[in-house]
Amino acid sequence: MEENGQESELIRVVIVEDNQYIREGWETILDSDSQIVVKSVFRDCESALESDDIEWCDIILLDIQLPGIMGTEGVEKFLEINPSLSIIMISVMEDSQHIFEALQNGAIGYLIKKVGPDELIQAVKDAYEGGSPMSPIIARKVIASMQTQPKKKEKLDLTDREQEVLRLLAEGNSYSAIAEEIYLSVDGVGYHIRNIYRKLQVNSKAEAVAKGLANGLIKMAES
Amino acid sequence: MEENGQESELIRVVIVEDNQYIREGWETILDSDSQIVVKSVFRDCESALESDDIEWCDIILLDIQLPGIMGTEGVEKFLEINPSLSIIMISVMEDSQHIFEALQNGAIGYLIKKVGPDELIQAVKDAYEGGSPMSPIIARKVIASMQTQPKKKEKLDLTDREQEVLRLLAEGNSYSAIAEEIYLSVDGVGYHIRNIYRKLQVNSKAEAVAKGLANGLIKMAES
DNA sequence: CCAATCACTACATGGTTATGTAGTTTTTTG
DNA sequence: CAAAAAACTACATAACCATGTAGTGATTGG
Repeated sequence: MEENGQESELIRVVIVEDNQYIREGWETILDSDSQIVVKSVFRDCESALESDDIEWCDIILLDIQLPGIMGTEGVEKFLEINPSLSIIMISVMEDSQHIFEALQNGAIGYLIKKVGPDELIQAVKDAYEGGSPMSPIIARKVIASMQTQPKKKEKLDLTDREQEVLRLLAEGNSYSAIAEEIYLSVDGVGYHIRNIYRKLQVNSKAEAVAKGLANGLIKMAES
Repeated sequence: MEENGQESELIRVVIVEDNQYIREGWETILDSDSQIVVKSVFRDCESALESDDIEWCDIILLDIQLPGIMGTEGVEKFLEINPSLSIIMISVMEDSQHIFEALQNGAIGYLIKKVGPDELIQAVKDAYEGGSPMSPIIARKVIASMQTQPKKKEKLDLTDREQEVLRLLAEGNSYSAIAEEIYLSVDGVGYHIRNIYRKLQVNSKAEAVAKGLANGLIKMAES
Protein backbone atom coordinates (compact mmCIF):
# COMPACT_ATOMS: atom_id res chain seq x y z
CA MET A 1 0.00 0.00 0.00
CA GLU A 2 1.42 3.31 -1.07
CA GLU A 3 1.75 6.17 1.36
CA ASN A 4 0.42 8.85 -0.96
CA GLY A 5 -2.63 9.62 1.18
CA GLN A 6 -5.11 9.77 -1.68
CA GLU A 7 -8.56 8.93 -0.44
CA SER A 8 -8.99 6.12 -2.99
CA GLU A 9 -6.19 4.25 -1.23
CA LEU A 10 -7.55 4.51 2.29
CA ILE A 11 -9.27 1.70 4.12
CA ARG A 12 -12.88 2.80 4.33
CA VAL A 13 -14.61 1.68 7.46
CA VAL A 14 -18.22 1.76 8.59
CA ILE A 15 -19.08 1.30 12.27
CA VAL A 16 -22.38 -0.17 13.47
CA GLU A 17 -22.56 0.04 17.27
CA ASP A 18 -25.44 1.18 19.43
CA ASN A 19 -23.36 2.54 22.33
CA GLN A 20 -22.57 6.16 21.48
CA TYR A 21 -19.36 6.37 23.45
CA ILE A 22 -17.92 3.17 22.02
CA ARG A 23 -18.96 4.27 18.55
CA GLU A 24 -17.22 7.58 18.87
CA GLY A 25 -14.23 6.00 20.55
CA TRP A 26 -13.66 3.60 17.70
CA GLU A 27 -14.14 6.40 15.21
CA THR A 28 -11.52 8.50 16.93
CA ILE A 29 -9.04 5.64 17.17
CA LEU A 30 -9.41 4.59 13.56
CA ASP A 31 -9.43 8.12 12.15
CA SER A 32 -6.16 8.69 13.97
CA ASP A 33 -4.48 6.23 11.64
CA SER A 34 -3.29 7.66 8.38
CA GLN A 35 -4.37 4.62 6.37
CA ILE A 36 -7.93 4.39 7.66
CA VAL A 37 -10.98 6.59 7.20
CA VAL A 38 -14.30 6.11 8.94
CA LYS A 39 -16.97 6.81 6.30
CA SER A 40 -19.95 6.65 8.57
CA VAL A 41 -21.21 5.51 11.90
CA PHE A 42 -24.58 3.92 12.70
CA ARG A 43 -26.37 2.80 15.78
CA ASP A 44 -28.25 -0.06 14.10
CA CYS A 45 -28.30 -2.23 11.01
CA GLU A 46 -31.45 -0.73 9.55
CA SER A 47 -30.01 2.75 9.11
CA ALA A 48 -26.72 1.35 7.87
CA LEU A 49 -28.53 -0.75 5.28
CA GLU A 50 -30.24 2.38 3.95
CA SER A 51 -26.93 4.18 3.52
CA ASP A 52 -25.02 4.38 0.26
CA ASP A 53 -21.79 3.92 2.20
CA ILE A 54 -22.24 0.16 2.43
CA GLU A 55 -21.64 -0.17 -1.28
CA TRP A 56 -18.50 1.88 -1.08
CA CYS A 57 -16.72 0.77 2.04
CA ASP A 58 -14.16 -1.97 2.68
CA ILE A 59 -14.69 -2.94 6.28
CA ILE A 60 -17.63 -2.95 8.66
CA LEU A 61 -17.12 -3.12 12.38
CA LEU A 62 -20.34 -4.68 13.52
CA ASP A 63 -21.74 -5.19 16.98
CA ILE A 64 -24.08 -8.11 17.64
CA GLN A 65 -26.43 -6.79 20.28
CA LEU A 66 -28.18 -4.04 18.35
CA PRO A 67 -31.70 -2.57 18.41
CA GLY A 68 -33.81 -4.16 15.69
CA ILE A 69 -31.90 -6.52 13.45
CA MET A 70 -29.12 -8.34 15.29
CA GLY A 71 -25.61 -8.01 13.99
CA THR A 72 -25.35 -11.70 13.14
CA GLU A 73 -28.31 -11.34 10.87
CA GLY A 74 -27.09 -8.05 9.47
CA VAL A 75 -23.97 -9.80 8.14
CA GLU A 76 -25.95 -11.53 5.44
CA LYS A 77 -27.84 -8.40 4.50
CA PHE A 78 -24.71 -6.29 4.19
CA LEU A 79 -23.07 -8.95 2.05
CA GLU A 80 -26.08 -9.03 -0.23
CA ILE A 81 -25.52 -5.35 -0.96
CA ASN A 82 -21.75 -5.59 -1.20
CA PRO A 83 -20.25 -9.07 -1.45
CA SER A 84 -16.66 -7.77 -1.23
CA LEU A 85 -17.19 -6.40 2.25
CA SER A 86 -15.05 -7.64 5.10
CA ILE A 87 -17.17 -7.73 8.22
CA ILE A 88 -15.53 -7.87 11.61
CA MET A 89 -17.82 -8.69 14.53
CA ILE A 90 -16.94 -6.90 17.75
CA SER A 91 -18.95 -8.06 20.69
CA VAL A 92 -18.99 -8.79 24.38
CA MET A 93 -20.55 -12.08 23.43
CA GLU A 94 -18.12 -14.97 23.59
CA ASP A 95 -20.64 -17.79 23.31
CA SER A 96 -20.04 -20.28 20.54
CA GLN A 97 -23.50 -19.89 19.10
CA HIS A 98 -23.12 -16.26 18.18
CA ILE A 99 -19.57 -16.78 17.02
CA PHE A 100 -20.48 -19.49 14.62
CA GLU A 101 -23.65 -17.88 13.41
CA ALA A 102 -21.80 -14.71 12.53
CA LEU A 103 -18.95 -16.57 10.85
CA GLN A 104 -21.31 -18.88 9.01
CA ASN A 105 -23.26 -15.86 7.79
CA GLY A 106 -20.10 -14.47 6.28
CA ALA A 107 -18.24 -12.42 8.88
CA ILE A 108 -14.47 -12.70 8.45
CA GLY A 109 -13.35 -11.73 11.91
CA TYR A 110 -14.50 -11.64 15.49
CA LEU A 111 -13.05 -9.53 18.28
CA ILE A 112 -13.91 -9.22 21.93
CA LYS A 113 -15.14 -5.75 22.74
CA LYS A 114 -12.37 -4.91 25.17
CA VAL A 115 -9.95 -4.80 22.25
CA GLY A 116 -7.27 -2.14 22.59
CA PRO A 117 -6.64 0.75 20.21
CA ASP A 118 -3.57 -0.74 18.57
CA GLU A 119 -5.36 -4.05 18.18
CA LEU A 120 -8.35 -2.40 16.58
CA ILE A 121 -6.23 -0.64 14.02
CA GLN A 122 -4.22 -3.77 13.33
CA ALA A 123 -7.43 -5.77 12.97
CA VAL A 124 -8.76 -3.43 10.31
CA LYS A 125 -5.49 -3.61 8.41
CA ASP A 126 -5.31 -7.40 8.69
CA ALA A 127 -8.84 -7.69 7.38
CA TYR A 128 -8.10 -5.31 4.51
CA GLU A 129 -5.13 -7.50 3.58
CA GLY A 130 -7.22 -10.64 3.50
CA GLY A 131 -6.61 -11.92 6.99
CA SER A 132 -9.06 -12.73 9.74
CA PRO A 133 -8.56 -10.82 12.96
CA MET A 134 -9.73 -12.86 15.89
CA SER A 135 -9.36 -12.52 19.61
CA PRO A 136 -7.35 -15.54 20.77
CA ILE A 137 -10.17 -16.81 22.93
CA ILE A 138 -12.49 -16.75 19.95
CA ALA A 139 -9.94 -18.51 17.80
CA ARG A 140 -9.73 -21.16 20.48
CA LYS A 141 -13.44 -21.87 20.23
CA VAL A 142 -13.25 -22.01 16.47
CA ILE A 143 -10.39 -24.48 16.58
CA ALA A 144 -12.09 -26.50 19.27
CA SER A 145 -15.11 -26.84 17.00
CA MET A 146 -12.85 -28.28 14.33
CA GLN A 147 -11.34 -30.73 16.74
CA THR A 148 -14.67 -31.99 17.93
CA GLN A 149 -15.90 -32.88 14.49
CA PRO A 150 -17.24 -36.38 14.61
CA LYS A 151 -14.62 -38.92 13.72
CA LYS A 152 -15.55 -42.10 12.02
CA LYS A 153 -16.79 -44.19 14.86
CA GLU A 154 -16.08 -47.81 15.70
CA LYS A 155 -17.16 -50.36 13.17
CA LEU A 156 -19.39 -51.92 15.80
CA ASP A 157 -17.65 -55.17 14.82
CA LEU A 158 -19.27 -55.49 11.44
CA THR A 159 -17.28 -57.75 9.14
CA ASP A 160 -16.34 -56.59 5.68
CA ARG A 161 -19.10 -58.74 4.27
CA GLU A 162 -21.64 -57.29 6.63
CA GLN A 163 -20.64 -53.75 5.75
CA GLU A 164 -20.98 -54.54 2.10
CA VAL A 165 -24.44 -55.97 2.62
CA LEU A 166 -25.42 -52.93 4.63
CA ARG A 167 -24.20 -50.64 1.90
CA LEU A 168 -26.22 -52.54 -0.68
CA LEU A 169 -29.29 -52.28 1.53
CA ALA A 170 -28.81 -48.53 1.72
CA GLU A 171 -28.78 -48.45 -2.05
CA GLY A 172 -32.25 -49.93 -2.12
CA ASN A 173 -31.43 -53.50 -3.04
CA SER A 174 -33.68 -56.37 -2.00
CA TYR A 175 -32.31 -59.53 -0.42
CA SER A 176 -32.45 -61.28 -3.77
CA ALA A 177 -30.71 -58.46 -5.59
CA ILE A 178 -27.96 -58.48 -3.00
CA ALA A 179 -27.67 -62.24 -3.32
CA GLU A 180 -27.01 -61.90 -7.02
CA GLU A 181 -24.56 -59.10 -6.38
CA ILE A 182 -22.35 -60.98 -3.94
CA TYR A 183 -22.87 -64.55 -5.20
CA LEU A 184 -24.73 -65.94 -2.19
CA SER A 185 -28.13 -67.48 -1.75
CA VAL A 186 -30.98 -65.29 -0.59
CA ASP A 187 -30.77 -67.09 2.73
CA GLY A 188 -27.07 -66.35 2.84
CA VAL A 189 -27.90 -62.66 2.59
CA GLY A 190 -30.48 -63.15 5.29
CA TYR A 191 -27.80 -64.68 7.49
CA HIS A 192 -25.65 -61.60 7.21
CA ILE A 193 -28.57 -59.26 7.70
CA ARG A 194 -29.44 -61.05 10.92
CA ASN A 195 -25.91 -60.52 12.13
CA ILE A 196 -26.06 -56.86 11.16
CA TYR A 197 -29.33 -56.39 13.02
CA ARG A 198 -27.96 -58.15 16.07
CA LYS A 199 -24.80 -56.08 16.16
CA LEU A 200 -26.56 -52.78 15.53
CA GLN A 201 -29.46 -53.76 17.77
CA VAL A 202 -32.08 -52.92 15.20
CA ASN A 203 -34.99 -54.74 13.59
CA SER A 204 -35.44 -53.28 10.17
CA LYS A 205 -33.52 -52.32 7.12
CA ALA A 206 -34.43 -48.67 7.55
CA GLU A 207 -33.12 -48.53 11.08
CA ALA A 208 -29.99 -50.44 10.16
CA VAL A 209 -29.22 -48.06 7.34
CA ALA A 210 -29.87 -45.06 9.53
CA LYS A 211 -27.58 -46.34 12.22
CA GLY A 212 -24.96 -47.43 9.75
CA LEU A 213 -24.81 -43.99 8.23
CA ALA A 214 -24.87 -42.23 11.55
CA ASN A 215 -21.96 -44.31 12.76
CA GLY A 216 -19.97 -43.90 9.61
CA LEU A 217 -20.13 -47.60 8.78
CA ILE A 218 -21.26 -46.83 5.28
CA LYS A 219 -21.30 -43.76 3.16
CA MET A 220 -23.60 -42.35 0.57
CA ALA A 221 -22.20 -41.68 -2.83
CA GLU A 222 -22.30 -38.02 -3.78
CA SER A 223 -25.73 -37.25 -5.15
CA MET B 1 -0.34 -13.93 36.81
CA GLU B 2 1.81 -12.62 39.66
CA GLU B 3 5.03 -10.79 39.03
CA ASN B 4 7.04 -12.55 41.67
CA GLY B 5 9.35 -14.27 39.18
CA GLN B 6 9.35 -17.68 40.90
CA GLU B 7 10.11 -20.39 38.42
CA SER B 8 6.92 -22.26 39.21
CA GLU B 9 4.98 -19.31 37.83
CA LEU B 10 6.84 -18.96 34.56
CA ILE B 11 5.55 -20.09 31.22
CA ARG B 12 7.73 -23.03 30.30
CA VAL B 13 8.38 -23.34 26.62
CA VAL B 14 10.00 -26.02 24.45
CA ILE B 15 11.11 -25.22 20.94
CA VAL B 16 11.30 -27.81 18.15
CA GLU B 17 12.82 -26.25 15.05
CA ASP B 18 15.49 -27.66 12.74
CA ASN B 19 17.01 -24.35 11.66
CA GLN B 20 19.67 -23.48 14.25
CA TYR B 21 19.51 -19.71 13.82
CA ILE B 22 15.73 -19.57 14.07
CA ARG B 23 15.84 -21.86 17.06
CA GLU B 24 18.30 -19.70 18.86
CA GLY B 25 16.54 -16.54 17.77
CA TRP B 26 13.27 -17.68 19.31
CA GLU B 27 15.04 -18.79 22.43
CA THR B 28 16.63 -15.39 22.83
CA ILE B 29 13.40 -13.52 22.22
CA LEU B 30 11.36 -15.61 24.61
CA ASP B 31 13.99 -15.72 27.35
CA SER B 32 14.09 -11.94 27.22
CA ASP B 33 10.58 -11.86 28.62
CA SER B 34 10.35 -12.04 32.36
CA GLN B 35 7.31 -14.33 32.30
CA ILE B 36 8.68 -16.94 29.92
CA VAL B 37 11.46 -19.50 30.24
CA VAL B 38 12.69 -21.74 27.46
CA LYS B 39 13.26 -25.15 29.04
CA SER B 40 14.87 -26.84 26.06
CA VAL B 41 15.38 -26.62 22.38
CA PHE B 42 15.34 -29.49 19.86
CA ARG B 43 15.98 -29.85 16.19
CA ASP B 44 13.51 -32.68 15.67
CA CYS B 45 10.54 -34.45 17.26
CA GLU B 46 12.38 -37.64 18.07
CA SER B 47 14.84 -36.03 20.44
CA ALA B 48 12.12 -33.90 21.97
CA LEU B 49 9.98 -36.96 22.57
CA GLU B 50 12.82 -38.59 24.51
CA SER B 51 13.20 -35.58 26.78
CA ASP B 52 11.64 -35.30 30.21
CA ASP B 53 10.89 -31.67 29.50
CA ILE B 54 7.79 -32.53 27.48
CA GLU B 55 6.04 -33.67 30.61
CA TRP B 56 6.90 -30.51 32.45
CA CYS B 57 6.42 -27.72 29.96
CA ASP B 58 3.39 -25.62 29.10
CA ILE B 59 3.92 -24.63 25.51
CA ILE B 60 5.67 -26.17 22.52
CA LEU B 61 6.63 -24.08 19.54
CA LEU B 62 6.67 -26.67 16.80
CA ASP B 63 7.84 -26.44 13.23
CA ILE B 64 6.25 -28.66 10.60
CA GLN B 65 9.07 -29.36 8.20
CA LEU B 66 11.38 -31.36 10.41
CA PRO B 67 13.83 -34.23 9.80
CA GLY B 68 12.21 -37.52 10.63
CA ILE B 69 8.74 -37.19 12.11
CA MET B 70 6.88 -34.21 10.73
CA GLY B 71 5.58 -31.62 13.13
CA THR B 72 1.95 -32.31 12.30
CA GLU B 73 2.45 -35.90 13.34
CA GLY B 74 4.49 -34.93 16.38
CA VAL B 75 1.48 -33.04 17.77
CA GLU B 76 -0.32 -36.24 18.56
CA LYS B 77 2.75 -37.85 20.09
CA PHE B 78 3.48 -34.91 22.34
CA LEU B 79 -0.13 -34.82 23.50
CA GLU B 80 0.00 -38.50 24.34
CA ILE B 81 2.84 -37.77 26.75
CA ASN B 82 1.34 -34.59 28.12
CA PRO B 83 -2.31 -33.89 27.30
CA SER B 84 -2.25 -30.45 28.90
CA LEU B 85 0.31 -29.15 26.46
CA SER B 86 -0.51 -26.18 24.28
CA ILE B 87 1.16 -26.68 20.94
CA ILE B 88 1.66 -23.75 18.61
CA MET B 89 2.66 -24.58 15.06
CA ILE B 90 5.06 -22.13 13.47
CA SER B 91 5.70 -22.78 9.84
CA VAL B 92 6.32 -21.27 6.44
CA MET B 93 3.58 -23.58 5.24
CA GLU B 94 0.30 -21.79 4.66
CA ASP B 95 -1.46 -24.55 2.81
CA SER B 96 -4.81 -25.62 4.18
CA GLN B 97 -3.85 -29.28 4.38
CA HIS B 98 -1.07 -28.80 6.88
CA ILE B 99 -3.06 -26.26 8.81
CA PHE B 100 -5.99 -28.54 9.31
CA GLU B 101 -3.96 -31.64 9.93
CA ALA B 102 -2.06 -29.90 12.70
CA LEU B 103 -5.18 -28.43 14.24
CA GLN B 104 -7.08 -31.68 13.94
CA ASN B 105 -4.20 -33.49 15.63
CA GLY B 106 -4.50 -31.16 18.55
CA ALA B 107 -2.42 -28.05 17.94
CA ILE B 108 -4.03 -24.96 19.45
CA GLY B 109 -2.33 -22.29 17.40
CA TYR B 110 -0.67 -21.68 14.09
CA LEU B 111 1.66 -18.86 13.19
CA ILE B 112 3.46 -17.93 10.03
CA LYS B 113 7.21 -18.15 10.45
CA LYS B 114 7.90 -14.48 9.78
CA VAL B 115 6.21 -13.62 13.06
CA GLY B 116 7.83 -10.71 14.86
CA PRO B 117 9.36 -10.80 18.34
CA ASP B 118 6.47 -9.04 20.09
CA GLU B 119 4.00 -11.26 18.32
CA LEU B 120 5.89 -14.39 19.35
CA ILE B 121 5.88 -13.37 23.00
CA GLN B 122 2.22 -12.38 22.86
CA ALA B 123 1.36 -15.67 21.17
CA VAL B 124 2.96 -17.67 23.96
CA LYS B 125 1.09 -15.65 26.58
CA ASP B 126 -2.21 -15.95 24.72
CA ALA B 127 -1.77 -19.69 24.48
CA TYR B 128 -0.90 -19.94 28.16
CA GLU B 129 -4.09 -18.07 28.97
CA GLY B 130 -6.23 -20.43 26.94
CA GLY B 131 -6.38 -18.54 23.68
CA SER B 132 -5.35 -19.61 20.23
CA PRO B 133 -2.72 -17.45 18.58
CA MET B 134 -3.16 -17.51 14.84
CA SER B 135 -1.72 -15.46 12.05
CA PRO B 136 -4.63 -13.62 10.42
CA ILE B 137 -4.10 -15.34 7.10
CA ILE B 138 -4.31 -18.71 8.82
CA ALA B 139 -7.43 -17.67 10.67
CA ARG B 140 -8.93 -16.71 7.35
CA LYS B 141 -8.45 -20.19 6.01
CA VAL B 142 -9.90 -21.73 9.14
CA ILE B 143 -12.98 -19.52 8.91
CA ALA B 144 -13.31 -20.18 5.22
CA SER B 145 -13.41 -23.89 5.95
CA MET B 146 -16.29 -23.30 8.32
CA GLN B 147 -18.14 -21.29 5.76
CA THR B 148 -17.84 -23.99 3.15
CA GLN B 149 -19.20 -26.67 5.41
CA PRO B 150 -22.13 -28.35 3.78
CA LYS B 151 -25.30 -26.53 4.60
CA LYS B 152 -28.48 -28.39 5.10
CA LYS B 153 -29.54 -29.10 1.58
CA GLU B 154 -32.87 -28.42 -0.02
CA LYS B 155 -35.77 -30.18 1.51
CA LEU B 156 -36.49 -31.77 -1.83
CA ASP B 157 -39.99 -30.43 -1.29
CA LEU B 158 -40.90 -32.81 1.49
CA THR B 159 -43.80 -31.50 3.60
CA ASP B 160 -43.49 -31.38 7.35
CA ARG B 161 -45.66 -34.45 7.56
CA GLU B 162 -43.52 -36.31 5.09
CA GLN B 163 -40.37 -35.46 6.97
CA GLU B 164 -41.89 -36.68 10.18
CA VAL B 165 -42.87 -39.95 8.56
CA LEU B 166 -39.38 -40.34 7.14
CA ARG B 167 -37.86 -39.72 10.55
CA LEU B 168 -40.11 -42.36 12.09
CA LEU B 169 -39.10 -44.82 9.37
CA ALA B 170 -35.48 -44.18 10.18
CA GLU B 171 -36.22 -45.04 13.77
CA GLY B 172 -37.38 -48.47 12.72
CA ASN B 173 -41.12 -48.00 12.89
CA SER B 174 -43.48 -50.02 10.70
CA TYR B 175 -46.32 -48.39 8.79
CA SER B 176 -48.76 -49.42 11.52
CA ALA B 177 -46.55 -48.08 14.30
CA ILE B 178 -46.24 -44.78 12.48
CA ALA B 179 -50.00 -44.71 11.96
CA GLU B 180 -50.52 -44.95 15.70
CA GLU B 181 -47.88 -42.34 16.33
CA ILE B 182 -49.37 -39.67 14.07
CA TYR B 183 -53.03 -40.58 14.31
CA LEU B 184 -53.57 -41.68 10.72
CA SER B 185 -54.68 -44.91 9.16
CA VAL B 186 -52.08 -47.33 7.89
CA ASP B 187 -53.13 -46.35 4.40
CA GLY B 188 -52.67 -42.72 5.32
CA VAL B 189 -49.10 -43.51 6.23
CA GLY B 190 -48.73 -45.36 2.98
CA TYR B 191 -49.98 -42.30 1.15
CA HIS B 192 -47.22 -40.19 2.63
CA ILE B 193 -44.61 -42.84 2.06
CA ARG B 194 -45.54 -42.98 -1.59
CA ASN B 195 -45.06 -39.26 -1.82
CA ILE B 196 -41.72 -39.52 -0.10
CA TYR B 197 -40.58 -42.24 -2.49
CA ARG B 198 -41.72 -40.24 -5.48
CA LYS B 199 -39.98 -37.09 -4.35
CA LEU B 200 -36.76 -38.84 -3.38
CA GLN B 201 -36.96 -41.16 -6.38
CA VAL B 202 -36.50 -44.29 -4.35
CA ASN B 203 -38.39 -47.55 -3.90
CA SER B 204 -37.67 -48.77 -0.43
CA LYS B 205 -37.55 -47.58 3.14
CA ALA B 206 -33.86 -48.26 3.36
CA GLU B 207 -33.06 -46.14 0.35
CA ALA B 208 -35.39 -43.37 1.46
CA VAL B 209 -33.76 -43.21 4.87
CA ALA B 210 -30.30 -43.24 3.37
CA LYS B 211 -31.16 -40.42 1.01
CA GLY B 212 -32.98 -38.51 3.70
CA LEU B 213 -29.97 -38.60 5.99
CA ALA B 214 -27.52 -37.81 3.23
CA ASN B 215 -29.55 -34.77 2.26
CA GLY B 216 -30.04 -33.57 5.80
CA LEU B 217 -33.79 -34.05 5.66
CA ILE B 218 -33.71 -35.96 8.91
CA LYS B 219 -31.19 -36.38 11.65
CA MET B 220 -30.20 -39.17 13.91
CA ALA B 221 -30.51 -38.64 17.59
CA GLU B 222 -27.18 -38.84 19.41
CA SER B 223 -26.42 -42.47 20.09
C1' DC C 1 -68.47 -20.61 -7.74
C1' DC C 2 -65.78 -24.20 -10.04
C1' DA C 3 -61.67 -26.71 -11.00
C1' DA C 4 -57.41 -28.29 -9.35
C1' DT C 5 -54.69 -29.93 -5.72
C1' DC C 6 -53.72 -31.92 -1.41
C1' DA C 7 -54.52 -35.03 2.48
C1' DC C 8 -56.51 -39.01 3.80
C1' DT C 9 -59.06 -43.52 3.43
C1' DA C 10 -59.95 -47.95 1.34
C1' DC C 11 -59.31 -52.27 -1.23
C1' DA C 12 -56.42 -55.57 -3.63
C1' DT C 13 -52.38 -58.47 -4.18
C1' DG C 14 -47.96 -60.30 -5.29
C1' DG C 15 -43.54 -59.72 -3.47
C1' DT C 16 -40.54 -59.08 0.42
C1' DT C 17 -39.03 -59.23 5.08
C1' DA C 18 -37.96 -60.72 9.82
C1' DT C 19 -37.46 -64.42 12.63
C1' DG C 20 -37.48 -69.31 14.31
C1' DT C 21 -35.11 -73.47 13.57
C1' DA C 22 -31.79 -76.76 11.83
C1' DG C 23 -28.05 -78.69 8.98
C1' DT C 24 -23.60 -78.54 6.26
C1' DT C 25 -19.25 -76.66 5.00
C1' DT C 26 -15.37 -73.78 5.81
C1' DT C 27 -12.31 -71.37 8.69
C1' DT C 28 -10.08 -70.43 12.92
C1' DT C 29 -8.17 -71.52 17.32
C1' DG C 30 -5.94 -74.05 21.04
C1' DC D 1 -5.48 -82.71 14.94
C1' DA D 2 -9.96 -81.78 17.17
C1' DA D 3 -13.12 -78.50 18.73
C1' DA D 4 -15.23 -74.21 18.25
C1' DA D 5 -16.74 -70.55 15.57
C1' DA D 6 -18.04 -68.52 11.39
C1' DA D 7 -20.18 -68.67 6.94
C1' DC D 8 -23.56 -70.43 4.27
C1' DT D 9 -27.84 -73.03 2.96
C1' DA D 10 -32.54 -74.46 3.65
C1' DC D 11 -37.39 -74.53 5.16
C1' DA D 12 -41.40 -72.30 7.24
C1' DT D 13 -44.61 -68.48 7.86
C1' DA D 14 -46.97 -64.48 9.66
C1' DA D 15 -46.32 -59.82 9.11
C1' DC D 16 -45.09 -56.25 6.34
C1' DC D 17 -44.31 -53.66 2.15
C1' DA D 18 -44.77 -51.53 -2.47
C1' DT D 19 -47.78 -50.36 -5.85
C1' DG D 20 -52.11 -50.04 -8.61
C1' DT D 21 -56.53 -48.03 -8.36
C1' DA D 22 -60.38 -45.30 -6.76
C1' DG D 23 -63.14 -42.28 -3.74
C1' DT D 24 -64.13 -38.38 -0.29
C1' DG D 25 -63.48 -34.09 2.03
C1' DA D 26 -60.82 -29.89 2.68
C1' DT D 27 -58.20 -26.25 0.83
C1' DT D 28 -56.56 -23.13 -2.60
C1' DG D 29 -56.50 -20.33 -6.72
C1' DG D 30 -58.63 -18.25 -10.79
